[in-house]
Amino acid sequence: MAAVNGEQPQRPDQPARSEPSPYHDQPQYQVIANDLRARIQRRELPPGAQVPTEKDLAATYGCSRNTVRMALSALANEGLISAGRARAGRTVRRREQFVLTHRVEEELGATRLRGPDSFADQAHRLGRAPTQDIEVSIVAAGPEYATRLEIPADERLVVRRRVRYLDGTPSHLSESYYPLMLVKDTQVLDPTEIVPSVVPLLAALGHRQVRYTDEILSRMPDPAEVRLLEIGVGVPVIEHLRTGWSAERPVRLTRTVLPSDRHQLRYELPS
Amino acid sequence: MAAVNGEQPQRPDQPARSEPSPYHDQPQYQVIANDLRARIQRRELPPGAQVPTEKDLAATYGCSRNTVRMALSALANEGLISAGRARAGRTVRRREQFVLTHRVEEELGATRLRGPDSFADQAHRLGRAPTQDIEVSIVAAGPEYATRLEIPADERLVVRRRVRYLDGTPSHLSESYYPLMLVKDTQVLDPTEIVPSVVPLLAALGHRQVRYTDEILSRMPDPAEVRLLEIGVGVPVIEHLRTGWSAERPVRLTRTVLPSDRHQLRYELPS
DNA sequence: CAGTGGTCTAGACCACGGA
DNA sequence: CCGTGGTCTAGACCACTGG
Repeated sequence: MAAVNGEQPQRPDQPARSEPSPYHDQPQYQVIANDLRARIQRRELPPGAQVPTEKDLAATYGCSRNTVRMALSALANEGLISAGRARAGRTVRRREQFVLTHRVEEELGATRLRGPDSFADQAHRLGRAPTQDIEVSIVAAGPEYATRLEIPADERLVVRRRVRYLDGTPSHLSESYYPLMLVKDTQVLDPTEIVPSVVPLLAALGHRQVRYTDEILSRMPDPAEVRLLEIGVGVPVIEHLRTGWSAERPVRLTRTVLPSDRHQLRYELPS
Repeated sequence: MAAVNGEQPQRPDQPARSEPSPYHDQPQYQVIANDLRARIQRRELPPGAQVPTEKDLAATYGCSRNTVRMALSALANEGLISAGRARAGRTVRRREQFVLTHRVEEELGATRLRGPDSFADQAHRLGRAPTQDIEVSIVAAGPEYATRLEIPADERLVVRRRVRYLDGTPSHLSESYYPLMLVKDTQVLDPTEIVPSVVPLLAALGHRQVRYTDEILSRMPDPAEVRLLEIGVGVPVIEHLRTGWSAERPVRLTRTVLPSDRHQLRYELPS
């Protein structure tokens, strides 16, 4: 039944032993998970396909629904399948690959650096409609950011917090931090102002950016990020911290949170 | 008992309603998970601390052990707590931060690029003992790598696959791919050979690297990586793909898999 | 409205690691 | 040894969604 999977009986009723020791080799739910994972990887269950219902799987493998759920939960946490939505069931998750590619380019002679925040540019080039929610506030720096910006932890920072969307669906989160003392009485504080980039503005104030430091890490999203960016179970985020320096000091900190099923980072560099 | 947590009764016996509709607002296991998550974040449960036992939590919240397990499972999948090991119980996971920092530096005038694979250097600087298992083989390129190296998918590649360790514990996985036709009859094929870097060797063969393209993405590890690198539940990996170019063509592909609880990437770049 | 997955219970046995 | 978490069962009711 279920046609496939002729290999071996997944559970030979009773494993020779009279009755005891149920799972000496590998727990049943992992056997089920391994089986489904293999079927997904060899494209027998292609992206977008329906995963068999929990009831069917329980019948197929001769175990309870809870055991099947443990297997499916493992696969969901690996990002391979979606959570179920009632009658729609679960589906094999599509690897939509990178919707957006951050990029740093540098021409050989010129030492010129493009990006990374040509978000609107790249979106338009892909024929997608970019939008964003902006929110500006003033906060205390805190130990993390204070270290990077080389200021006291209680100094005030202007935060520009943006949730960006492509065609209405959340793309990523981007926060920029500026020491208040550097930018007070400028448009940076105006949330309605569409500043294409704050960098030239800082340059005009005498804080021209001459170098960057990028830190890149990965982790599971917290519940707030899950809600804000509509992140599925088992999908990690990439966190990208860019500290911008003038000749004298750090002047800018950008924090980007990218759901890893929609984004990748890209750097192009001379050797 | 349990001492802490005087805030509110987490579950007022029966929520006013006579009996029905169990979880209209939020499922119990999420309430429990949120509570524990908050206690971890405010350091009431600091890194390394014992998480209360499942039985205790069930008693505290007045629910079954299975419900508690759903909450703990969610926290484990967020990378916040460890899985339990029998009598040792579960602990709040330590954020050991980056053990190793990959780095790309470039001096302003010179356009010189250091790293990223001064792994041994950086390890020694940190007083850690680096070791590695090397395995060399020859494989067909496959569509993914063929595209990046601009060769037919059936062309042969030499693979140098390294699992690297710090003080005996797995650090990360690093694979380098070279078109066989570029490197045949060289030491690259010798697994015992400690080639500090293959780059100068390629340069001597007329394939001097002049630029890189780095692609960085994140995902959950597959079971093989979990075993090889001893990755905990809920810890994503960073995958780093570097394509090295000579003046004419791609000559080298490096794939690095980094458990995100031990690593971060870092770039230092001119503006 | 029928059937899916989500939530939850109250049990059970087992492997394993500290005391 | 004893208690932990890991595995598993056989039920139950509910919310949501597609036909």
